[in-house]
Amino acid sequence: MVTPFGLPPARGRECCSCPLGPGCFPGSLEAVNLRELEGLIEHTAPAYAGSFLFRQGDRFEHIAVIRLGTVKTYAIDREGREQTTGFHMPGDFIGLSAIDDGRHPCNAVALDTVTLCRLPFRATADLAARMPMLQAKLFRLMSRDIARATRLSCNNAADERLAAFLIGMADRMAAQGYSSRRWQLTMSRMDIANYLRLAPETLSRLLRRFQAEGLVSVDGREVEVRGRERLQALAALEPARVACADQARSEAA
Amino acid sequence: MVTPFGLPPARGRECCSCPLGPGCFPGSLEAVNLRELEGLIEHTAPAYAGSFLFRQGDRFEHIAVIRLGTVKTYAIDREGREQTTGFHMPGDFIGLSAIDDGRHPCNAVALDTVTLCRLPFRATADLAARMPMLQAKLFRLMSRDIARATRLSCNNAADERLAAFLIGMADRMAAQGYSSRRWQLTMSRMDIANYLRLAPETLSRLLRRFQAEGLVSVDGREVEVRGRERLQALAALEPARVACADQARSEAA
DNA sequence: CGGAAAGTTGAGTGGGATCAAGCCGCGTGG
DNA sequence: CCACGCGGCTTGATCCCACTCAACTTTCCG
Repeated sequence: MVTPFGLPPARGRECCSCPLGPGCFPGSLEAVNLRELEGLIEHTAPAYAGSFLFRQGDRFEHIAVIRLGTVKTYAIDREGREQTTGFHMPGDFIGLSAIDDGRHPCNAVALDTVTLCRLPFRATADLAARMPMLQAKLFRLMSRDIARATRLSCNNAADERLAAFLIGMADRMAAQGYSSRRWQLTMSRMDIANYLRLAPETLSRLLRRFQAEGLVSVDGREVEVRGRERLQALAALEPARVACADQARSEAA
Repeated sequence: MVTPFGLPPARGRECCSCPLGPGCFPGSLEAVNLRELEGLIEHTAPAYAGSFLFRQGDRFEHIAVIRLGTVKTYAIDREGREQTTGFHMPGDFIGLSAIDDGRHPCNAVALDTVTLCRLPFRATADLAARMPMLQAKLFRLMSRDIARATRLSCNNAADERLAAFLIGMADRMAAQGYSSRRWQLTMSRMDIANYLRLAPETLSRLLRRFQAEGLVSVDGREVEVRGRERLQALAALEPARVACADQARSEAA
């Protein structure tokens, strides 16, 4: 069970104790603040596949942590075209992109049965001012989303993007305690294709090629990773680790 | 002159008073906190074209506000390919993507003479806990970067991306008090092409086409926007504003 | 003035989109 | 039970946009 702030579930009750992902608060926590945080959490009824968690243009009030299920976020441009901007899984936060202008810039829809914890953002920010760990966690979360979105916009070649997607899924499944070798996709081919900026036909052919090359084995929504290393090599996802990067900060060209 | 937190320059001195962009703190400010904020600001010597502000892999210590000049950020993947991830201008913050893992995921290089204010992040975050406006500003800044990076990863067609780039530049020039109709590019064609995920040749041809269609007039690095409306229409940049978006939050499929 | 880098132009190629058809799983209803 | 229809997915054929390669021009800077 994913608890919103990575704390072990509160002793004595099975309910979510705190909304920010495993290993968030490694040190000691002031019990008072923690209880305050718990008090902010709004438990919502499960959302079923196809239901919207928020819509593009909605006023922003809450951020939310996914506890169970998969959420797809997508934007619709003024031509009416849909663009999937992300798949979100347990432990992920959604809604962070709406803080700035107070309106959600995208739709969030449940792909399967989703339960989440909602946190009124204003109150959470107020609490963060008194709870350094919480503030730091929020900064890190948002920073990670910036870096992730930036990486996504790079990966140019189709096969690299697909490889990055598969590796990313594998790692996220592992983070949830599932097998990183074999798992079940919760999204359709069309969703994946759209997310990777590919035509569904192209994705289908790519998957077939990956399978022929022994990288993966795909049957419907069942995926098995066979060539993790080669797949990871294909995904130029991770930026190159630069050796001796701590040298001179500034130098003339 | 851009002051880091949008305050008018401190009376009596021309130096930067506060590092977060125009209109940041609309309400009253506690003078004590403000002075503390000013105390955190590190004034650095101007960086000249080609010099690095930070490098991929560098330890993250500071965020920085650009006061003058243009900064290019780019990542290098493990194939050695360069990918420009953004152009940053006065008032913009750089370094926010590094908070999460404590290392910069990209290089930042000055395209012309750049002056910036550096803020030790740890201390700034501590102060933010006592200065709600500052904390809110940081959240908004990061949120905006998430939304921006997400939008960038969409815009698929080459001409749409170029149009979005031009409109974005025009608006940012206007925000700095320059003409939004006619201005000077600070980055090379190669940089722009790389940013837009195009070959330099393709960009050259596209610009020529835009010029033939009367959208812009380009001469070297001098740009004049002639068809703002058509350009804006081409750039599917802004997501469609959804009417009556405040309806039911959740609905079954 | 000369060399190098940046930018433009032209010709040819290829990767991914598009168009079109077929397959398959599934629910519905006769 | 099967016929039917629908949507998701795959396969094939063709097309086109953007990339590549190559040559040339311009600009920059010594």
